[in-house]
Amino acid sequence: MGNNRSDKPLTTPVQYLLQVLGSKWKLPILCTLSKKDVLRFNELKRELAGITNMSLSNCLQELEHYKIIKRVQYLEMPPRVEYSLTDNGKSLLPILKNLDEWVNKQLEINCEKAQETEPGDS
Amino acid sequence: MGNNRSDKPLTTPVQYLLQVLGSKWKLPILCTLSKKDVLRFNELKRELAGITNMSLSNCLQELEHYKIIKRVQYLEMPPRVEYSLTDNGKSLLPILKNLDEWVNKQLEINCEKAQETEPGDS
DNA sequence: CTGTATCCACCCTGATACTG
DNA sequence: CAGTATCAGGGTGGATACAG
Repeated sequence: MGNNRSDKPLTTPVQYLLQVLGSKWKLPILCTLSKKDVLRFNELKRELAGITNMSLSNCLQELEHYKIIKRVQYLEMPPRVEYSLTDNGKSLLPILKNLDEWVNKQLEINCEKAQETEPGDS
Repeated sequence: MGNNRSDKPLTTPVQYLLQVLGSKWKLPILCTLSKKDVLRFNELKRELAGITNMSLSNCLQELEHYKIIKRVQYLEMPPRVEYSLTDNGKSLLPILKNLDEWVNKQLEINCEKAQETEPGDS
């Protein structure tokens, strides 16, 4: 957050980040891809139980546009398309991990607070 | 800005993070607070040109709920309320900074390869 | 299999007005 | 000053149907 411009909040890098992967399925997709290395469209759909073709397609397109994932299409019958993380996508993973750790800490704190509201047992 | 954020089942910690500060004004608020140490409601509103009472109030409440900011109310006339980052809030800053660096790198990449093909650019 | 098009519902956001 | 109530508009995600 080196440059915070109060007059143009949407142009800050952090806001850009939220824009890039701030929708519901972006992170789950990246997490899934990070574990499976390469996945086809329907394999992703199966892993991300609940996602629709529309959402998956949109997310993949945006992620591809931002060079976070790579799309390889084979002109065969039946069609085959494989998705995988780019190096940029992989470079995001450690950061996601830090976020993950921070959030886990927050979750603990909130849990503790929730328990403190309980009248003292014993 | 739903106050039901805290009720939503969160599948992953990262989703929780987006939930916690994934809305438009959360980061600008945190950035502003990180620089001013302590700010009153209207001071924040002034810094975050364009935000409404509603959005600011909701964001502050959520941020406070997650123990990221601290709210101190003085029962005076006129009323005075001061907001500041908690230690948790401050611990988030370095991570945001990493995100910032990563995104800046991504921005460079995208600028080099595709300047005018933003999917949601319109 | 791999998507796209369309409609629909919900949430976020902001504007305005009002209260303590 | 510091919010809250209410309403409206826009964007996003989901369901279904259809196409290459």
